[in-house]
Amino acid sequence: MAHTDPLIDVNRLANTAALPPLPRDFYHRDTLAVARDLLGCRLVRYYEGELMIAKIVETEAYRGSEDSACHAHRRKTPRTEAMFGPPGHAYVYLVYGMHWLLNVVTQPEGNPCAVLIRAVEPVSGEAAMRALRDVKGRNLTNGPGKLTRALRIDKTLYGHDMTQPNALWITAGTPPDAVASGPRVGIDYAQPTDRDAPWRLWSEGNPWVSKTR
DNA sequence: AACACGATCCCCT
DNA sequence: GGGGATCGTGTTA
Repeated sequence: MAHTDPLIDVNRLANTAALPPLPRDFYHRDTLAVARDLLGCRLVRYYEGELMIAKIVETEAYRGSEDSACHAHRRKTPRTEAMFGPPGHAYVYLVYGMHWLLNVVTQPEGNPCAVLIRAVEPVSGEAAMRALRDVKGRNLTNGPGKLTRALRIDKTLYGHDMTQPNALWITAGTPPDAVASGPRVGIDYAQPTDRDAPWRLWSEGNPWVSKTR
């Protein structure tokens, strides 16, 4: 399907110079700072000739060995291996047998932290995002499992280097006017201090933010 | 057995 | 159109 969005010049897609990836140093920092600074940035997905762009509006920080909610808090396993690697790579995993969730690895190599992308707002290529299935309105991308489906993100992107303008990366955007925070979603198994930590961040007032349980 | 979730019910405004 | 229950699905520790 050819996109007709006037904001995107098809000729620029080949070199993607207009959408430079955030550099590795961006991710080589405190996880909560990265989670905050990713709000307003744009997730870029190039898949089968389609360019899809979506603004990040909700994130969660997962802070390694000291965070009992983090998958990597005990030891390295085949699943969590990517989190122990260098920052700027994708940590993608399956939950509940059917939903892929996208994280970006942060902090120096060996410190297994990541930021979960929980919700995005379509900016361009929305028709391609909707092509896969019939969903109404904001159900397209207002949750961590919904956005991966819309953007065709699955295990094939496990460990993918997101600092290169290829297949999946993040480019800078406009920070939100206000950032709100609260406890992370779906981590009842964590220690109380971790469970209650306000490490879920979102763009205040943005209607694409996920609905919590 | 539990899981960083979503779709589909049902019922209530 | 929204809150609550329920179940699907396959990987993980």
